[in-house]
Amino acid sequence: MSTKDKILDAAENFIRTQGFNSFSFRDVAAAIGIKSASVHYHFPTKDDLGEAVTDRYSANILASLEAEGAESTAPAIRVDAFIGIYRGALKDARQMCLCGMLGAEIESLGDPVKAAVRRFFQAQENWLASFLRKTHPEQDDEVARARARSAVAALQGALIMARTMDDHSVFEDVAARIRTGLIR
Amino acid sequence: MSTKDKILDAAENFIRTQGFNSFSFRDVAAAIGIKSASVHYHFPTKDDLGEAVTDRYSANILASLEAEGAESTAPAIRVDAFIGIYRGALKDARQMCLCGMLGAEIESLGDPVKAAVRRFFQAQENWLASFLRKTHPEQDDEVARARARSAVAALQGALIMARTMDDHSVFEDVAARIRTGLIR
DNA sequence: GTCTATAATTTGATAGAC
DNA sequence: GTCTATCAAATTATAGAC
Repeated sequence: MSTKDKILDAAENFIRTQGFNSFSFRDVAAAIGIKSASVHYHFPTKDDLGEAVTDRYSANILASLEAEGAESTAPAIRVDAFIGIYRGALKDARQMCLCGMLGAEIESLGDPVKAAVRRFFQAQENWLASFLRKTHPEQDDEVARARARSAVAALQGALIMARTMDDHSVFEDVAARIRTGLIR
Repeated sequence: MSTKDKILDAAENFIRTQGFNSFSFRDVAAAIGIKSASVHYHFPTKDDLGEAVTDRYSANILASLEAEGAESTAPAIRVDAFIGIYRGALKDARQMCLCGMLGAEIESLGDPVKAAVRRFFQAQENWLASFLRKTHPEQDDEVARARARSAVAALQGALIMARTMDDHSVFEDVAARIRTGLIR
């Protein structure tokens, strides 16, 4: 793996576990065995790094949804693919969604990072709303949008609560209700 | 107002808008027109300050619920009081729930602050679960708990999304669905 | 591309005068 | 209780050697 990718991996991990404002270039460098000046070579400023991490994250999530939850797949599978993205990070590494964390800290971020986080949430809402319009063609678009927003919000909040309480059952309780709500 | 209270107010505002790791003792001091050494006099360490802010916040929320959403009140009013606490901060000052922010950043916090945040979420879940057991005595306790957790999670996520998208309608869409879900 | 070295600033925290 | 002064460490970031 290239140094650039290693930097992105380390930075993503720091953001998702501790937040954007509680790690330094030295932390990233130390995590992958280089010096902080080398990190600056690849990403001049912390905002540059944050923007790159966020853009890559968004693209990865959308690609994963296209792979596991493509339009041809059955509705229940598509919903499980969506929820599974949130569950995976929690289970494997006790991580937040990158954009859930950045969204909480949004007021402390530079404009390019802010915009990248916004695009992520818009894409999430759009994916779920599009899914719902397909499975419930009789429903108003505004209802689909409200249902989509509610599901994304609940998943983000479930990650916060499950991590805080150190109890995965919080996430599973919420996920089960979202799943039913989206499929019914 | 005492200096101590002014410090708590300023710190709470910083945490709820920017997060715990993006403000300093100097920021707090400057916000209320004193010097950082005076802040240290009242709260020796940043963890001490964080713990005090969180404990005060929890107590205030519970008191507010007891005032506006007491057990004698009608169910719809009680639910509105609960949701109104989250809506208020967003509407008035574009703020997160203090413990939603700290919950996201939980891994970067000291143990006393962590514990205080946990107590808040437990209290929120307990309040709503107790409400649901009263309004739906026929339902299992585990169902009430799952419904309570889901509502709190959705509200926390709704604050993140509404702030990120700079669009209060995100919160209102989620809040309307939570309200219906809790009252039905 | 990665390093050493360093600048300029900020941070959490303390000592001691008033 | 609040201040000035200060510390040691950490932070973002850059210059220049290799």
